[in-house]
Amino acid sequence: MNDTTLTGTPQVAVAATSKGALTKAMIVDRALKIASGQGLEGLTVGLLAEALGMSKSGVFAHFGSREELQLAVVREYYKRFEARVFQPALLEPKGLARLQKMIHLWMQTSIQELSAGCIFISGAVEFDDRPGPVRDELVRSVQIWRAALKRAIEQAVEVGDLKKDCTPETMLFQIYSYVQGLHHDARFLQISQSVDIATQSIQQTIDQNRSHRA
Amino acid sequence: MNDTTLTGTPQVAVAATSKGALTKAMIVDRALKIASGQGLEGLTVGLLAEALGMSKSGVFAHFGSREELQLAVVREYYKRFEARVFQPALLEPKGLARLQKMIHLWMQTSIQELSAGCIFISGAVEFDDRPGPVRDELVRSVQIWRAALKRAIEQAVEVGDLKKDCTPETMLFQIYSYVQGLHHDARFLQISQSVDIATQSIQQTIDQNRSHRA
DNA sequence: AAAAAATACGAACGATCGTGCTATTATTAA
DNA sequence: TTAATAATAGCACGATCGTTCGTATTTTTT
Repeated sequence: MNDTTLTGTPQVAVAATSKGALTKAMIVDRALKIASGQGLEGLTVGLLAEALGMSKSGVFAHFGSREELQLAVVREYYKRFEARVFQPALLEPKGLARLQKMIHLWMQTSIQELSAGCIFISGAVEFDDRPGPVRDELVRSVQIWRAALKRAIEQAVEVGDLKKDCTPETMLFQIYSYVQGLHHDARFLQISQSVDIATQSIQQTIDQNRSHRA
Repeated sequence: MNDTTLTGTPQVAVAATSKGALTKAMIVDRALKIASGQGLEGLTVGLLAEALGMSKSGVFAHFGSREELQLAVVREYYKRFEARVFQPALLEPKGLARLQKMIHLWMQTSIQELSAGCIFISGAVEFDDRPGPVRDELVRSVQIWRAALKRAIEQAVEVGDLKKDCTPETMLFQIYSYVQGLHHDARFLQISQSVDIATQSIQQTIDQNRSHRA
């Protein structure tokens, strides 16, 4: 094994059963980094193998197909997103507190990712016209996250933090659009203050739908 | 020449000087259609040639490089966008009328494109990490359009249609984000009512910044 | 320690990519 | 109508793509 390139532990806390599972985790970890920058379509077996100091066939054998590699990347990204954004927010009480915690963690993650790119956003563009398992998995992941956000909004209405007549679908659309806009403006147009504008716009949407008490 | 595939006039009104310029216009027209669906990176010389019933080299000779072909597509897309959205809006008087005309034409175009895709949006994701002439041309086009939008907002402030303390950068961010959100939700998530939600959200942003007279 | 199973490598495959050349058409100018 | 020019096709190139296969090496199990 090539020590120079494969040194170090993978960023993932993996239940290291066999050696194969461990190196597979390292492969997926590296693949995730590449896919974040070049997109899922730009993720190539040869490139990945070179980045890992492994042979193409050695990398390939862990997945059996390129599509399965892409799927592994999408699943891993979702897993990390869930651990970093979903679950910590559930510690907050139902209502505005939880919703804002979700959004805050999401934004924090997004800002960190700005130099690499979010595969939910890039994947949505890459696969919006390309049917298949990868697209399905992407849609599934995004929809789970959006359902969680919508649920949090609805609970905030039930609890009385948000106005009775607010439409969760519209709030969801606006907030999700702003995060997309942040990626666009920061990564593509390189507008430095877009983090502030996006944050402020999200807060504005929340404030508009806040109920008038306290 | 293959009659079955090259029949019909190109959708572009082209000043047909030589025959070469005419077929080149037809090539770009077809290339634009392909790039709208598969993205600028998915636009391949072989695929394009096949779609036109021409030889690869025959198509290629018109551009000299793939990059030049991509550039031609971006320029053509910009040209059409300008003709369909920019210029007609200038017929409206400065102020809210012109701004709303711009947005209306933009939305109309976007809705038409929903089944194909906007290369300003897909290109932004494809080339946000890929330096080069194509990225530069994309950025240039988008920035011109955004500058025009911002200018229209500022004029609406000057004229008194929009509030004195409204920040054009924020309005621009919100409106542009909503159009992105529309593409995302309609194309990727296939949410049918996203046109209504996006339209309504844009109107909401405008209303929030409208001055209180008449 | 030996046997079995898992893992990685190297070489090669067919396909497709962008891109040159050369020859043959088709168009334009004289 | 003929000469000059532009446009297209055909073929081939090196590179890279995903993928397969046989073999050597490691890891795990017995």
